[in-house]
Parts: sequence; C-alpha cells; structure tokens
Amino acid sequence: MPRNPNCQDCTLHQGVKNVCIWGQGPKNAKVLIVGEAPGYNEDKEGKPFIGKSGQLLREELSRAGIDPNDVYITNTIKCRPPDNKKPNAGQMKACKKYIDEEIATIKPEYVVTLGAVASKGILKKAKITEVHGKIIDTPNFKAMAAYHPAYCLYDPSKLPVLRKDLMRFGETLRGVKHRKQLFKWREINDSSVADFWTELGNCDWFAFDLETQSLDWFNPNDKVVVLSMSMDKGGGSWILPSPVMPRAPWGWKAFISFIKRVAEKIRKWGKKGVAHNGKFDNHWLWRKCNVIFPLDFDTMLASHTINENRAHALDSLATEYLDAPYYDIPLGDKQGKIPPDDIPRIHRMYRYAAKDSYYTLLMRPMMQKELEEDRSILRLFNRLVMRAARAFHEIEDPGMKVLMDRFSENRRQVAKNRDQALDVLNGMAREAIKKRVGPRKLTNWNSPQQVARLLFEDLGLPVIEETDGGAPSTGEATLVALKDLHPVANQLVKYRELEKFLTTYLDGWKALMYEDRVYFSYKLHGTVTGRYSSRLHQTPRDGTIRNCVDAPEGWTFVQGDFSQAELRVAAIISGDPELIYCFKNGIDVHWRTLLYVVQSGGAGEYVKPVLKTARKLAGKKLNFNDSIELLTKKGHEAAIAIWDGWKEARKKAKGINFGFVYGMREKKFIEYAKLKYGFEPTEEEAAKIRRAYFSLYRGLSPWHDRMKRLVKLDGYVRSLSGRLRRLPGITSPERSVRSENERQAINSPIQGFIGDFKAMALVELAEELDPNRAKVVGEVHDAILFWVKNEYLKEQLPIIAKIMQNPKLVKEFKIKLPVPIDVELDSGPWGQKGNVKWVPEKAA
DNA sequence: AGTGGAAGCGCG
DNA sequence: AAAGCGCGCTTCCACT
Repeated sequence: MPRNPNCQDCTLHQGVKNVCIWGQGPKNAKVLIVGEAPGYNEDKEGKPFIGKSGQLLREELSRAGIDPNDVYITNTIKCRPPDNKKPNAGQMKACKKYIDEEIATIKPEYVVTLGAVASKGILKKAKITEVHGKIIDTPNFKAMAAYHPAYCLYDPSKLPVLRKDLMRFGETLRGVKHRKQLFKWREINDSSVADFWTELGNCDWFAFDLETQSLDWFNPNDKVVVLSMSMDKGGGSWILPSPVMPRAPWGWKAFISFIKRVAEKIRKWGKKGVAHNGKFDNHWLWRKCNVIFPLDFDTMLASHTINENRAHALDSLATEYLDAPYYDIPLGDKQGKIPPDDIPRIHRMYRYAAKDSYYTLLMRPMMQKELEEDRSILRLFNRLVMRAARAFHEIEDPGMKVLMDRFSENRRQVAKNRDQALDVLNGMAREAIKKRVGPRKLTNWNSPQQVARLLFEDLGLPVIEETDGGAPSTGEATLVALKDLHPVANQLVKYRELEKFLTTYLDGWKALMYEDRVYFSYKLHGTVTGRYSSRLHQTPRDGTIRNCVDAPEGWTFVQGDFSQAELRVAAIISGDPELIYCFKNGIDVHWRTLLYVVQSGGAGEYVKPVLKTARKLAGKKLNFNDSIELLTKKGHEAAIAIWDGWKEARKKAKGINFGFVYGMREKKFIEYAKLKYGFEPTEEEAAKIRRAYFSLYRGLSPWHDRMKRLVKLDGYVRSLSGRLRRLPGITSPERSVRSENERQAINSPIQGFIGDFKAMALVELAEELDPNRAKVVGEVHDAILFWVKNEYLKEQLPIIAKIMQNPKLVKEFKIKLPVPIDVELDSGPWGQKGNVKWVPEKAA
C-alpha cells in the first residue's frame, strides 16, 4: 500500500496541504522512529519531523551515538490534525493500516515510539511515564517507548529522561551489555535449604518481597502466594512458595513456622532488611505469620525522597537503575492463579517474584549513594521517612472501628433519599422535555454526556463553561449558575451529593472492611510535596460517614488538630508581620481578613452586620472604623454568638486566605465566590479585595517574589525540614508552565513542611505512647487520630498535646519556629458535633 | 472482561 | 495575557 494522497478514511484530509505524509529515511533502516502526527511545518513541506522537535530529535540521536541519517523517521498519524489537537480514536484507527504497512515495508529491527499517542497506537501501552525506556519484545521487532521531543520542548524537565532513554537505546544497538546476567533463583526444598541458611548467615543485607492473592492483608481468607528473598555478599535469590502453589514443599503450618524461624534468625544475626514498600509485606507477614522483618531501607520511599517527580513502581525503577528488561507478568499469575501442571508458567512467576527482591537488593546501595549527595535529604530519609514507614505498619494494623449499626442505618437512609431525589429528577425532566421536544429516553444522571444533552439540547439552557476536553460542562458551578433557570439544576446537585456519599463511602468502604473495622492504608510517597495520601482523607466532613468512626469499647476516639497549620507556616516562611502578630496574640486570621476586607470596601453586604454586632457588643452605637476595631478585638466567637451569619462569613474569608496565599487571581476568585457563596463580585471589586488583602499582609508579595526568584535560580525549593521540591519545568519556554511551577514553589514548602512536622509528631507518638493507654490510628494531613483508653484520658491528652506541639525531631533538625504550632484535641466519635474539646496551654 | 481517560466531587 | 496548591475514587464511555 503506497502513500495515498487521496485518502479520505477520516476527516483529517480536509484542510491539510499534504494528505498522508510518509516517513523519511533509508528503506532498509535498522531503526524506525515513530512520532505522533505532522505539525504545521511538516504539513507545509510534506515531510515528517522537520520543525523544532525534529531538530531536537536529531540532536539527541547524534548525542546517543545514533546517526539520524541511518534511521527511518515517521508518524503514527499521516495528516496534520487541526489546531495541534491530539488525534482521536477514529483517526488513529483510520491511519493504523498505513503505519502498519510502513513498518512491514521497512522491516526494522527496532521501533522507537515517541510520545503517548505512538506508544498507545503501536505498542498498545498507555502510561508513558511508566513504560518509557524499557526494551520490549514484540513478534516482529524490539521496541522502546520514549517521551516526544515536542513534549520535552514544552516541559524541559522531561528532556533528560528522553536523553537517557535514547542513550541506553544507542548502547543496545551497539550491543553493549548493560549488566551481566548474574541473576539466578532457587526454590527452597529439602536439598537446598542448607544453602539458604548459609547465604542468609553470610549476608549483610537481604531483600524481601511477597506475592499475595490480593492487596487485602486484613482479610483472613486471602493468602500469601510466595515469599522471595535475595541476599548480598554472594548470596542469590530464593523462592519460598506457600501451599497456595502446587508442589510447595510444605503445608501451612510448616510454611509459617519456617518464616518465623527466618525472622528470628534475621533478628538474632542483626541482618538488615530492604524492601520495596515493605510496609505492605510486613502487614502480611504480621497477619499471617505473626512476625515482621526489619525494614532498614525502603527503595520506594528512597525513590520518592530522591526524586518526587518520577514513577516509583519497582519495575520502572529497575529499568532506570539497572537497565532491567521488561519483566512484568499477568496479575492473575502473581496471585498464583496458574494451572497446577503448567510448570513453565509457574517458573516464570517464580522468576518474576525473585527478580523483585533481586532488583530491590541491587538498587539499595545505588539509592543510598544518591541520598548521601545531600546531607539534609539523607537526614530526612533516615531519621524521619524510614521511621514513619515503620510506625505506619502499627498505625494501620488495627484499622478503624466502625459503629456498624449507625453505618447501616445511615446507608439505608441515604439510599432512600438518593432514590427519592432520582424520582423527582426524572419527573422534572419528563415534564420539561415533553413540553419542548417530545418524549425522550430517560437520562442516566451519572453520565455527564447525557446530562449535557438534556440540559443544553433538550431544555435549551445556556452553556456556562466548558470542560478541559471542550465538552459543555455540567459541573456544580454550571448547575449553580442555572439554578434559577430550571429546577432540574438544583435537584441534580442534591442527587449527585447523595449518590457520591452512597457509592464512594457507604458502599465504597465495604471493600476495605472486615467485621467492624475499616482498613485504610497510607502512601508515604503519595504526593510530590511530602504529604501522605490515603482514602481516609476524603471522608466527608458531614457526620453521615465520619460519625460512624469511633474507638472500640472502653476506648475514646481522639482527633488532634494542628490549628491553622498552613497559615501559620506561611507566616513563618514569609515573615509577614501581620500574620505573625495574629498568631502570637491569638487573633483568628480568617476573622482578621474578613473584617479588613469589609473595612476596605469589599464584601459590602457585611457593613450593616458589622455596625449592628458592634453596637450589641459595646452596648452603644459606634462608627464604622471603631466597630471594625472592636470586632477584631472581641474575636469571631463573640460575634457569632450575636449573629450566626458570621460563621458563614468567616468561612468565605477562609477561602480568600488560602486562595490568595497560593496565588489565586481575580478571575478564579470570582468563580470561587460564585460557586461557594453565591455572590458574584465584579472584576473591580475582586481586585479591590485582593489589593486590600496584600496590603494587610504586606509580607506575602515579597515572599512570593522571593520563591519565584529562588526556583528560577536553583530549579528547586526546599522546605524547613530539608525536603526538596524539584521544579525543572521552571525553565519552560511556555509562560503557563513557568507560572504553574512558580505557584508550586510557593505552595510546596508549606505543604511539605506541615507534612514533615506532622510526621515528626507521629513517629514520636507511635514510638513513645504506651499502646495499652493510647495509640495513633490514623492521620488527615494536619490532624492525627487516636484511640485513648477511657481511664487514661486525663493522663494521655496532655502527653499527646505536648508531643504534637513540640516533636523532638524539630529540635534535632535545628528548625526554629517563631510562631508556635498550637493543637486542639477533640474526643468522641470522629467529627461529631458536641464532642468534648480540649485546648492545651500554648506551645512554648 | 479488563483498561484507561474524562468528568465530577469528596478532603486538607 | 493569565495564573490557588495537593490528593483518591466512582462512573461512564470507548476501546481491545
């Protein structure tokens, strides 16, 4: 099939200069490189890769020792899509025959795909961040996916990755062997077990990894499939199959007691353990064998501490560090779901499992070296990250106690309300449509597509905003804007909330539950800033779900909050005198912001309430400025006692504080105000409020500027705890990318430090508290959750507060905090109104 | 039958 | 000219 200038298989041929642009290069090329689609220049000249990204590609090929003239270069899609849009599925399909034909004609030994479109189209592999750089075998050629040079031009932080991938690829072409295949694995049995003990006895470090039937370590029905261990100092890799596997050398009792003996010897001999997300493996070892292995180094957490921006999956790190070939196998195989007589497939699984621990073992010293390149990073990893990893095994283990009766009753109620809301919704829609366009099929209200068709076509309502994908949005902001035009809008908001509660939480949690406990896990590497991530974090504040979480019989659930942590740390880092003054003198910052904004002529609806409230508080009529001053002094609680509306007003100010501190501009502010509080400031009013804000907190702008300068200079910012946030995108030629990186440079040190501060408290609490009296059971960013034995509440609350306010590690890290971190403790079912609050003395 | 991107929404 | 930050989960939908 030759090039086809008359192709009309999709719409792309319309409006392009050159239809079906073919590749360029030697017809017998050993390497075929395939990009995405022609751009403007390519379309104009009728040749692929002649613009800036083509130039970059050729440079990088040469740098990798590959002559650009020796390779055949083409695109997945042969016609230029309009407006630099990504080709859609139909276009991909229509063009597939051409690129297949091209590959069949050239018969390359190697194919390199550039970018997600090519990777998906040619290799059927999406997730370019995970698969790039791996040499993958396919029936007709070997292949490697890499980032597209155009993407690297857009975000230069990806360029080193492309460079490294091409370098490695060049070496592969020249036949450079990256690593001698020393890897071999052995299965434990009667004749090999003596060698196993010898190797374990000789090693300094051992790596361990489990394959399991599921991720649910808390479920007694799910079993361990294999344990793999690898030893250094000349040791090899071992497979210890559980009785889940056919021909396992033991039954469950013997398997478990063997693992117990291994754990005992490891302890006795002082062997050091390394694992990739070892917290997970230790959960299983603890629940199934009642032992844990020492976790002295976690390669997943090291990877995150070394470079928070990359993927931390073991196989992608193994590719990066060790040039490991692609070695993944199907999920079912890892779970042991293999026909018992399929020995090769079982051995393939064992080999896979053994490689996991082998690669983990090999990466440990390499990562150790990288950590040692930066003293603060090394300190952070050893004294905080690894300690937290060990602590979280114990924190997660008991799960969260659920009040089952309350939970099921709430589920029933929410389901009923959801069904009712749905009926009302359907009724409304049926009526309205009948009048306008005649009968229609019932809308699936969970489908944004169908909702959009109903709102904007059938009902003829105006489109308010578009989604990222260019479709008319049916999000909450749109529905709020439409609420006076059609009752369906408001009703849909109600339905969505109930549906969310029901599916995501009340039903969604069931998969995490066993008996009366719900088991959450935390990713300590879950964010780029250094916060943790967990499903628990999204639990609605509304009591429906939260109040069902409590402590077991005889214990009390306690939540310890760092009060206003983000603004406090913003005050510390920016040095803003007003914020510092507020925190030192116990003035509520949201309240201060609110009154100042009103005083400066923003939020006009609060002028009257200011005068009224002040009059009541003073017992006489005051002028406006005196009223503001009095309210500031008396505080928000006194004001709320007089007029409940101040509560809502303070909430608005909270949004202002967070938005503006992190760089929100007028436009977004208006949107935010409209959605959350139903008032719509003009551009001018918004600008006024914003100006007032930055003149009150005059230290904020200089701090923003400082962070922008720093990140531009260094390419990273560092938090007080020494954690790095690398922002290589700051050098992008795209203003929007640079701006995004600047805002992250402002936000990350705050978010990151609070995360680390909380972790400092957490490890101390987990290590120091007497678990018979109080124990940590979870965290929510700036809050720590506990169970406290009832009779020790009085004794334990001050101990908890003291550690939370002043963790020892803060001093050890030589961090000085001019503004104290205050905490509030709250006991009773999680988030329940009317719980007992306890505020300790202010921190020193 | 499983996968992955979008859209939408819950949290700090 | 234009710009809050950080997450995880469920559903739909298109695809293999």
